[in-house]
Amino acid sequence: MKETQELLLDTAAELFAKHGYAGVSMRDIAGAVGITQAAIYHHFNNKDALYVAAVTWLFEKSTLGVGEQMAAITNPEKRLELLIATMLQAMEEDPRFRLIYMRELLESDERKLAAIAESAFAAFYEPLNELMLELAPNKDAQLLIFSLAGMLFHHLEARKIAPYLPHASAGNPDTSFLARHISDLFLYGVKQP
Amino acid sequence: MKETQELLLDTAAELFAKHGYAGVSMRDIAGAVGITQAAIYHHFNNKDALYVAAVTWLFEKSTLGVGEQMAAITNPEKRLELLIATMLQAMEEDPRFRLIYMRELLESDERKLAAIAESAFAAFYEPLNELMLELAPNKDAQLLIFSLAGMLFHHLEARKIAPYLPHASAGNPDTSFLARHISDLFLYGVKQP
DNA sequence: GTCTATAGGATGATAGAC
DNA sequence: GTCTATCATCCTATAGAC
Repeated sequence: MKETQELLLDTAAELFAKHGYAGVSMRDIAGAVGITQAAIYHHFNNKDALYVAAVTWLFEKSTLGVGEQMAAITNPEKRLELLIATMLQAMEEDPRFRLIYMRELLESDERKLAAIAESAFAAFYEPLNELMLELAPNKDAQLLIFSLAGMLFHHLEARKIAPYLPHASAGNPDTSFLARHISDLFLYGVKQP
Repeated sequence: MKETQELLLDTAAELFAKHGYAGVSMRDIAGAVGITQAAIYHHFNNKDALYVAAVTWLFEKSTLGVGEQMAAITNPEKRLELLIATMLQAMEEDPRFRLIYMRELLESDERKLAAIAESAFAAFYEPLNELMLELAPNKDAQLLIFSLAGMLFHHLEARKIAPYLPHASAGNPDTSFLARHISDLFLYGVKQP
C-alpha cells in the first residue's frame, strides 16, 4: 500500500489529466483516495500546490528512461522507429502524460510552462535534436521535432473523434500499425510507397 | 451593434476557448457581454446548451469557405499547399477554433463530442478525404488526415513552449515558413531535399 | 429582453477534537 | 493523519416584476 502522499499525487494526476484543473474538486480527489477533503490540507497547502506537485511528479516519472533506450542504437532510421514505437506504446498505457502536456499548452501560464519545459523536457529533448540532425542535416531540427510530436500526440487524441467522422473504420488502429504509418510518412512522405 | 444572441455566442466561444467549460461561469460570460447572468437564460436553456451552440457557431464560421476554395483547384499537390497555408493563417488570426478543437479531444464528454463532430465537422472533412485519396490512393486516408492535422495544430501550439527548449531560435516562425516545411515533409519526408 | 431576488447545492479552506 | 463541523463564497437555474 502506497503512502497517502504518493497516492494523492497519483490520483490527482489522474483526475486533473481527465477533467482539467477547474473540473476537479478537492472532494473528488479525496473521495477517490478514500479520505475526507479536509485531510488533503495536511499534505498540501492548497489546490494549486497539489496540482503543481502532481504534474511535476508525473512528468519526472514519465520521461524517465526513453533517452537511454535510444542511445544504444547507432542507425538513425532504426532509432527513429524505436522512438516512435516506444512513445506511442507508453502513451497508450498511461495517457496522463499526453493529456496533461496538451492541457499545459492550452492553458498554463508562462511561468509554470517554463519550469516544466526546463526541468522535465530538456533532458528528453536533447537526443531528439541529435537524431534529427543525423536524419536531415539540411533541415530545421526543431520544426521536425514538432512535426513528429504533433503526429504522435494527435493520432492518439483523434481516436476519440474518429468514430464520429465520415468513412470511419471499425475500431481503432493499434500502436504498432500507427508506428509503421508515422515512420513511413516521416521518412518518405506520401509520394513514396 | 450585434444582437445579444450572437454577442453571447461570440463571447462564450472566446471564454470557453481560453478557460475551458468548467473554467467559465455564466456570470463571466454575462459580465463580458454586459448583461446579468439571469438574462442568458432567455436566450439559452442552460450552460450546456450555450456551450454547444457557441462551439457549433464558431466551427461553422471557421470552416466556411475552406472547402469551396479548395474545390477550384484540380492539381492535388497545389490543393494541399493551399489548404495548409490557408488553415495555418486562419488559425493564427483566430486561435479559438484550434483551442476548442483541442479541448474537445481532451475533455471526456462523448455526447458533446459526437454532436460537434457530426454537425460541424463532417462537411469540412469530406473534401479532405478526397484530397488524400488523390494524393495517395494506396494509403489510409484517415491516417493521413490525422497526421497532417497533428502537424498543423502542434506547430501553433508549440510556439508557447519553444522558447524554453534547448536550441531555441529567436522568435516564432511565420505561417508561410511553417506551411513550406509541412508541405515538403508531408509530400516527400525527411529523406528528400 | 433584461432586471432583482433567491433557492439549493457545490466549492476551497479553516478550526479543533481524537 | 484523519476526522467532523462549519464558514464564506461561488455556482446553475428559476420566479416574477418591469
